[in-house]
Amino acid sequence: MDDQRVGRDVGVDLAAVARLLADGTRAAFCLALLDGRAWTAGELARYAGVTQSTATSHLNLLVGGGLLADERHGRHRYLRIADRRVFELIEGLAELAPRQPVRPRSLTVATRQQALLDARLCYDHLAGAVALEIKDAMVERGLLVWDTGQPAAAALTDRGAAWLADVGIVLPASRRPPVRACLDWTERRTHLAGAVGGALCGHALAAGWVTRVGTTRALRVTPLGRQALHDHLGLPIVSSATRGR
Amino acid sequence: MDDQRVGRDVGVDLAAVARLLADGTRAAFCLALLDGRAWTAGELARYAGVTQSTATSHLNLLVGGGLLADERHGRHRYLRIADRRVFELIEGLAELAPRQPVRPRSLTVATRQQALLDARLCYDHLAGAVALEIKDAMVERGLLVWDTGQPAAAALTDRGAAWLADVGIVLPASRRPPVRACLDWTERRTHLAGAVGGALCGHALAAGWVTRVGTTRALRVTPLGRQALHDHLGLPIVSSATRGR
DNA sequence: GGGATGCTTTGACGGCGGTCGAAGCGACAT
DNA sequence: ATGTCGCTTCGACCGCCGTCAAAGCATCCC
Repeated sequence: MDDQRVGRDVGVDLAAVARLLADGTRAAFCLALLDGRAWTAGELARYAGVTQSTATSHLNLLVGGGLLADERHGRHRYLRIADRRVFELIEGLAELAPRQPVRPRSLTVATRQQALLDARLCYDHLAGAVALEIKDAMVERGLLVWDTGQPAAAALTDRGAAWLADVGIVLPASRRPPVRACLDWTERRTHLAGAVGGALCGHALAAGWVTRVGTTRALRVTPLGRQALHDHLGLPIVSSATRGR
Repeated sequence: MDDQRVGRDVGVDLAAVARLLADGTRAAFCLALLDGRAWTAGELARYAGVTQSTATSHLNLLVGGGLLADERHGRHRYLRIADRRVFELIEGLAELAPRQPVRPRSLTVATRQQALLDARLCYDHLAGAVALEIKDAMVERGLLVWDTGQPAAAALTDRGAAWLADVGIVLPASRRPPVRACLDWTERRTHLAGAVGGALCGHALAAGWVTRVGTTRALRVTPLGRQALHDHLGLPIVSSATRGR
């Protein structure tokens, strides 16, 4: 009688994996980690808006389930996506996932979400369509080399260093890699991260090129910023990201 | 304050899709449907060992979420995987899923599961390792052409038709496609389905080549069957599926 | 040493969701 | 017309799991 439940005994526990991603908090963790970097447990907790204790239990599940790998350094716990297969799984889910979940009831919310796609913070650097335009322009002008092979190799050229100085961006002394490729799930492409990405973003905020929208990660490029990006990188005054809307 | 939960507002609701597959019953449905056929709601309910009412609610969720597509014919409701992307998603999950969940506590259960991998029924035809051996042998002998392209094209050759008659297998008159490729998630390869697959399986059961194990889908290949497969297809008497166990 | 800081453990609370049985409804067969 | 079959709806029950606060532990800094 019970034997009729053959569907349960087939030896592949799909639901176990799916359950790991079936929670909003854990999904947020994974989306954040899609940038390929290793985040600390605390960063993830703040990002998802939960307490550290909650984050800990989720992270234990994800690591235990083989979706994430962790590494302890001193009092920090660094998390990253365990595997290329996990990467692809998450992207496959994202492909089928409803966009703009149920939220955009109000126009203001919809606008804010659109802003998120155009320009936003990704940890300490710029992401979204604008970030891609910046990176592409820098590559085109010989400021950056950008080889997205396996593994991705990216670096600042001498000309790029001169450009930074010209713009007035100073790199803080640190052991941090100057240039990193950061994967962007909204655009499915990589943008500029690392020390240069962080410094560039810091400058953009300080100089009023971009301003934060409320307290979210969304950014708005100011007219001043448009002009600056035009002057320094040759970007069009009307960005392709906002063109036609 | 609440706005700090930026991780939730990114506009891609991963968890919603994952939640659909995070239930054992729904996962069983999807695994069953991986064979590419359309099952009725009742078949799926029996397969997973739940009542019809339970199945209905699950199926509504899966269809609503876009993972399954349904089609009504008379009093039947036929379900199938909605999309190639869904196929790939499920396979990606299966790749990461733990095998042999927690169940194999008793030796008899473990043995039964192994039998399920070696030979079993997939609706009306043979699946498992033995089914693959049969298909491969038929291709090698020129009885079958098997092009697993997109879409997969498979057909019986004239020599194949003669072989069927020689063995004593008659195809019932029907509009059913004679040869179909059926995807097998345990082996990650396709085996022989369609009218020929069904007739072959029927003959194998009737002639005592295989017998059912209890009331499950699992099959055991009898010594008589081994001999017959050797005579008709040149398969080794000791199958590669059981060799070394 | 003392005091931050980052993470983990524990315990308690609350809600969501999976389950079934029973009743209802439509399609099909005789 | 009557019965059967396949599916759906409804209502009720129950267990699981995500959440937090508080306390604890380890590490790092001064």
